[in-house]
Amino acid sequence: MALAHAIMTALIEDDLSGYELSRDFETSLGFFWNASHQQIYQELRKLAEKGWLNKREVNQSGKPNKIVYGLTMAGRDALQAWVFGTTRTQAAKDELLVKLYNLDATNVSHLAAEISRRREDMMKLLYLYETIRRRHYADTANLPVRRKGVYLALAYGISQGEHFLAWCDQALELLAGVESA
Amino acid sequence: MALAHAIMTALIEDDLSGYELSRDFETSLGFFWNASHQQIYQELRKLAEKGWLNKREVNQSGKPNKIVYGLTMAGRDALQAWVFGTTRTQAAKDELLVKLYNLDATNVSHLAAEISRRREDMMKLLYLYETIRRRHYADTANLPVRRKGVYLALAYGISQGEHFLAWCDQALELLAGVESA
DNA sequence: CTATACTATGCAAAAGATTGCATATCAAGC
DNA sequence: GCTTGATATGCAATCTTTTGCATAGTATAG
Repeated sequence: MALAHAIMTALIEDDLSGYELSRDFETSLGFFWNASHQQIYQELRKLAEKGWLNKREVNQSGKPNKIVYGLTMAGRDALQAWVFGTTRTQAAKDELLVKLYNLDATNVSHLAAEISRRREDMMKLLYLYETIRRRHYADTANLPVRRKGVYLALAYGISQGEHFLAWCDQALELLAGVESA
Repeated sequence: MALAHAIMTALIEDDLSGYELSRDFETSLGFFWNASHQQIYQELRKLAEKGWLNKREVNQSGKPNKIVYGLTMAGRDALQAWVFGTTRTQAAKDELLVKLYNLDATNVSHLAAEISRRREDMMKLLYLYETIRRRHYADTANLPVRRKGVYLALAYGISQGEHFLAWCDQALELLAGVESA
């Protein structure tokens, strides 16, 4: 049920269409809960049927019309109830680390390249994180309460990301030694 | 297909039964790729049908008999080929961080408690990581190549775990400020 | 002799996620 | 006029994962 609640979370402050949600996910909540547009559209309809979201069609000029969803009171209640439930511990799934269990002389350079790629991806992500932090979360102490929560999530992403970079460097160094041996 | 390859990875050095795999997963590969016993048993049969694993029944005394699986040559080839394929970037999914987006005066103490719980879980995990590191990976420079890969995965877990603890402390401090305000 | 726990394997239904395809509006550039 | 790209929504099939249940042998402790 977590996708449903992630979507509702994204709708706390603004009403959004499926398309807008999809896009916002990529630069915010999606950092911590991925979803494809197919999943989002489907879930939105389910949530509207359940009465947790309301929908209205908005006519646009210059663009196709859109369907905008907003949280109902029942939705807000369900969301709050979910927050109070117990959180299931996060499932670790990372192919790259499984691949490292297969390290040998033949694949060491391939794996080093993969780690470099991941390192670059993380650099870009960190740059995005930092941009967001500077723009919206510079004055941590004076944020409204909810924003402090969002800030903490962002701080998590930044911290884990930075230390991922450090790990990549360590890994690349060790793999370079294997390669040249 | 990653579960299949995670299972084959676990069978690189030893032949194992489904039950043994399930247990080993909890203190090794499972750190980086979770799987329930239901998934494992199913996947083992599929892999045997495909010809990537062979199976043999082993009679035991004092315990029920077991079915032990081992990598075939075809399996080893498939595994190597998989390592050379491109790795899909890891899907981030963490309920706790989504919940933080819902932070308010009513749920702050609940969320602080959840973070404390997660912190304790991570402490236990880190203790396990460290035990394994000391016992099997103390002399990093002289490990065989494959073990160096496993060591790097372990180092990843330790690094991310330690900085998760640091983040928890930061988060708890900030949340304490919200609570008392 | 009985309850509990560990070993060992599995089925089936439901939920969740991915992949590939399909459609349509409108703007802007060539 | 035609292509490209952004906006906007969706279906269907498949794959993956979770959840709940089911079975059974053996050991140990009370």
